[in-house]
Amino acid sequence: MSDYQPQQLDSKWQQRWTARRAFEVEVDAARPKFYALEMFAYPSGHAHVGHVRNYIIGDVVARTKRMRGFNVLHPFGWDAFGLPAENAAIKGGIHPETSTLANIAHMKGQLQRLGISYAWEREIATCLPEYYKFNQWIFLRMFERGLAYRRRSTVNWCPSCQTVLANEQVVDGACWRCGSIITTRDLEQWFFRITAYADELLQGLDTLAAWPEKVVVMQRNWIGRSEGARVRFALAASDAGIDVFTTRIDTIFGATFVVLAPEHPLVERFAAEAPDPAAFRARVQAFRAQDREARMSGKEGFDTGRQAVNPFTGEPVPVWIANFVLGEYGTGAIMAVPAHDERDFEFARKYDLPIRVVIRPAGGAAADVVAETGAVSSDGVLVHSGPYDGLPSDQARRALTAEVGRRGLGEGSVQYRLKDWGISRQRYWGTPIPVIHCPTDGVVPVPEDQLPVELPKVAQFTGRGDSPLAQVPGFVNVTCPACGGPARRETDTMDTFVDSSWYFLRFCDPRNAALPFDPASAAYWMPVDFYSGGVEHAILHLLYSRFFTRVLRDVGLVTFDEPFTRLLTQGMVLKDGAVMSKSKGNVVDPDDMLQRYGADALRLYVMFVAPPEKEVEWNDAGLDGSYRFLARVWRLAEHWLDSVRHGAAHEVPGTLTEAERALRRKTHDTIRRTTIDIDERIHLNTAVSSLMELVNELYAFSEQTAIGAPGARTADRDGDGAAVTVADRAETCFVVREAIEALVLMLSPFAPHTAEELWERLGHHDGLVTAPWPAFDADLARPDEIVIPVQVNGKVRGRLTVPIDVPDERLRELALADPAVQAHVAGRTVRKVIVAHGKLVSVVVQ
RNA sequence: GCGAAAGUGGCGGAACUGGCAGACGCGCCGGACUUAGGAUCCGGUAGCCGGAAGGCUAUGGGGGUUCGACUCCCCCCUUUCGCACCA
Repeated sequence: MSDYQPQQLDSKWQQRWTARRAFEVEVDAARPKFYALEMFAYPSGHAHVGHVRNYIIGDVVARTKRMRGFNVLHPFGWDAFGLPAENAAIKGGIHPETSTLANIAHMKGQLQRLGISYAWEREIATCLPEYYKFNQWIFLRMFERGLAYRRRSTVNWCPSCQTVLANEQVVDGACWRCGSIITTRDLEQWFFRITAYADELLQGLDTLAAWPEKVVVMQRNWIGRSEGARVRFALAASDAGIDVFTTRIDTIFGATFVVLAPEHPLVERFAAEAPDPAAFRARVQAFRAQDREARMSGKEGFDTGRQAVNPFTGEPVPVWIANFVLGEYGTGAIMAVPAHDERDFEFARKYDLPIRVVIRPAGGAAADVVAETGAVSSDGVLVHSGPYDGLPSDQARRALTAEVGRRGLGEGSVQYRLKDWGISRQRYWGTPIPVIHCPTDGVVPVPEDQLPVELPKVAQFTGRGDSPLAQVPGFVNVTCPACGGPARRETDTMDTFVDSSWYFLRFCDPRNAALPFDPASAAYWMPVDFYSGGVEHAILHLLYSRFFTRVLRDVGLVTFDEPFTRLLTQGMVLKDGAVMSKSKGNVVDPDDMLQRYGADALRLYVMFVAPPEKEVEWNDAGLDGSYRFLARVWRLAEHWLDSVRHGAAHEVPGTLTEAERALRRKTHDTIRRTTIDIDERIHLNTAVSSLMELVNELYAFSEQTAIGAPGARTADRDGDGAAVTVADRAETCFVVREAIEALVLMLSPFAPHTAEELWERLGHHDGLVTAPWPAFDADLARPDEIVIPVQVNGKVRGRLTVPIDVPDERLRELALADPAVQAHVAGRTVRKVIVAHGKLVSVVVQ
């Protein structure tokens, strides 16, 4: 018998898998495919156990699916562009390419040492020209379709990262990466017109049944669809008007003023016409300079002195400018209905503007309630609304919107919170945007045959706010592809989220030099069947990927809408109550664990400690437990090795003992539970505990046999001093073989190195990567006797051991006859007896 | 403030569609084997009362529905997450 020495097994089997190309796959139309994917990694340098947890989850799923007969694509790659590498270059002088490639090499080694079953031949890195060429290719397709466009706009600017951020990358007014407070700048920027797909992205959410509800809700809120109406308020003494957007046109008779955002286009005109334009502009500028926090802290505004006309009451209403109205949403102007909107109410109170009640809420007071304490924003029935009095809000909205249309003042309108995605970044380490600016031809796309536009080697990284590419004359100075005259190359690079918006498609055909991927390959592999990663990507990456998939569908490369069928958001691994991070100094390095325990104990522990979605606190003692379990399995298999080898692979004719039948039952029930837990529910922790139960059962069974249990004193029962190595009964050998082989097979997704070694020692020489997953027989899994608890008035008073198929009527008789039950029933009236079929009997007495 | 999810032994966590609460593991206690054991094997382990049989109380707190509630409904507390002037 040999000892369990996991570290040796790790390298032995990792080498074999590579030599056998065990995880490499090709399209095979004859077999069902399964695409398992974990979000690819930013090559920061070291993977900690928090990252690694996700890869293990995906690996358990991928390995199980392989054994269940699927052609499994399980690739990995690197989200290799990005700011940290460039910042490191500014600080330490190491070129981003050098540091990134070194980090990739190191992290790849870490993942390989964990035995993650990746198809490494399909590895991609987004910083390589063969990959980012197709970012540029897709950009050109979007440009042709008007989905990539350029405009000057006020953008989020991170003063620390020295670059623009998309709205999705601003979290609580701060940079998602470094946490600096965001300022704004006016810049010429490239945008992707994601809003063109807003409705489709919203409706598609309904089809994502296997996504966490939380993520679906977050995306729905982010898209933020609002149905309402655009209504024009005429300006008194002017031919101009103010368009407002409202979702509550039913309250329009209560609109007592109009408010413009400081950014509204009319503001400058009002300023110019004001008695003191300089003072006017100063007040507006004060609002515009306010950051988000200041705007949030209190509503402020001033009266422009201008009047607009409420199109329904015909009354003049004052026009204000205020800090709480957003320039970039709706029309940048609102009609204020203080009686029925909290924000308008607060503002009206502060500046003593009129409040007029026009809605009586359902079930509200009969008399008109003057809003004293706050706005009433619920729907109700219209009052003080002329001919619309008495209409419920929803009907009034339809009627008023129709009337607005008839009078040419506006129309029904749908607004989204979602804005177009700004993708220009003033940094070096990203994909060059493939356009050329020509003095005569304007913006000219780089011709496709000139792709990729390669990143030039830049030696100096200064960290100044303009793109480092602008400092490279050989890159900037080009001839115009249209007219041949001197022109200037675009020097901004793309947001790295562009890279990650389609990488899952590239894995289908990663070496294609002509297209991002072959449509036929994508048609076979896509969509991703199981996708796992951090919930922090609930909006950014997952929304962009859904957008890109639709664009590529419209380009004709794919035929489906949604890229990810099933999504799992894995919980983080905490240490000392905090997320692991280098700066906190609380990272657990997987390599340390590998040296001490081997890959399998780490893998098993991480899967066993909690359900995959849940956050966990790292605990070394738990890892000890997993190691002990694997060593226990090892001893068990070694102990029974000869018997298993002698055992029949298929059922033997002899009659089984009760213990043997019980073991078979446990084996088949364990297969049933484990299969459902891994394959359907993704409850990997309970799958492991089922396997532990089977091992415990095997130890108990072993004790009762001639050869005894491993490690126990009961071995050598016949006392002749010679070790007994093979069970005396063929039936015993068969049931033990069945149990141990099933155990090793089902353990293999979690502990592949240990399982492979045991599988080989048990006499199998083809490896178990594609060994068939054990099948269970439902009849064998079912016990022939069950214990039925009997309750009297809700408390368990007795237990009946009965055949599994006992009729309900018989169960009822047995329950009432049971002495323990009788003791609680005697002398009282039985009012009711409920038999829950096969589960329990409930007796109600008085 | 709005919205969502979650609160179960000393700890991590089980409990499928309402049916024996605490599977499995950690920790702890005891036993066996041992020169030794931090190895291994076996047993015990929610709390309280009891010598035992057994009983009572328990899934954040309080109500409710039900023969029966960790599970469903209402109110409250706590924690976590998301959104936060989107008209």
